[in-house]
Amino acid sequence: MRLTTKGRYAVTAMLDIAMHRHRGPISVVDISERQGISAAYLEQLLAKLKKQGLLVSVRGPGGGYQLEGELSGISVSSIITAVGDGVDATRCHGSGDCQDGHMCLTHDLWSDLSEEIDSFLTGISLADLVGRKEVQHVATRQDQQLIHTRHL
Amino acid sequence: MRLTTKGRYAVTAMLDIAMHRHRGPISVVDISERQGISAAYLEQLLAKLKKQGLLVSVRGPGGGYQLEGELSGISVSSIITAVGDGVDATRCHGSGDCQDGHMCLTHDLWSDLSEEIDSFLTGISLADLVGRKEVQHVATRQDQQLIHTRHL
DNA sequence: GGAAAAGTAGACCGTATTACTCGGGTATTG
DNA sequence: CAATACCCGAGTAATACGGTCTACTTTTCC
Repeated sequence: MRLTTKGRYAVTAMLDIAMHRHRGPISVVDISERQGISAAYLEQLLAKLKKQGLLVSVRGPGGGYQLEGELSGISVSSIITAVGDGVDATRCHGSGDCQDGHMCLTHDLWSDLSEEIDSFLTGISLADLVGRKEVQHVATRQDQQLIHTRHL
Repeated sequence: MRLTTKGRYAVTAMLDIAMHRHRGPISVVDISERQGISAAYLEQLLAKLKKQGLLVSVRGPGGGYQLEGELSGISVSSIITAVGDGVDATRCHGSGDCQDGHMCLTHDLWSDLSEEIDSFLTGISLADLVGRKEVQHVATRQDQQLIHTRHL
């Protein structure tokens, strides 16, 4: 399967936007500084998320990104696939022609695993994450940290 | 998480050895031809599996690799980790210092995911795979294929 | 004893991908 | 008009994956 920093960054960014959604549009720089992700790189990811309809953007001063739709309607799985990190664990991408046209010895195993992972990540929404105590804890620490470093 | 062809090859090779275990030691070339995996590359993987105690080797003519221990005692998870494809989905490898010494916003999510995947793969042993109808089906096809191509 | 079969070891390499940068845009606000 | 912030495409450094090549050593069997 293919879960890289790209997918992790995407989920982190989406969650960051979710945590600060009451502040209106969130700028790339804000997310970048809070989450410690390169701003230029983040832009690419957010662009993909927008293209997939998970975010909307507001241009100009005071602009930024906002979630499209309800927190509970956005699953972790949808975020990861939106930026191209597939959840698929098979080599043949599910087609079953892993070994010169035939199915390889372990095809079903990876197929089952893919399903397992996907159903797990589909079952977790931004709403779930936002509700977690640990997440709230980390978020407030990051907010404090940002205020602190900006006053230096 | 990091599931690449390396891990898939390793599981495939182990399963191949398991399916033919009654024939005594299985040579790298046999596995290579049946499973369509580069022999030289396979050797590296089998060496790691041996080093981790999942296989024993017999040198000389008629030699090859054999499973160490019971089929039911070898989990897919142990095979994958033995060749270096971790099941870990976190960036910090579980330590929790993902963001300059602190925990990142999504640490727990990846941690939970890792656990989910690991428990799934730990729950599947070679014995389970060997017992599957589809696997037996594919194995006999591969055996026929090998006999056929060797007589050309 | 020697040829052949088989594992052992490790350096090496091409390439694909990832993560990231850069340099310019364009829209919006005040 | 100037500052803010998104938009977009090209380029790049590092990594690691999949794989090769070479040169062994051990064991069996004739």
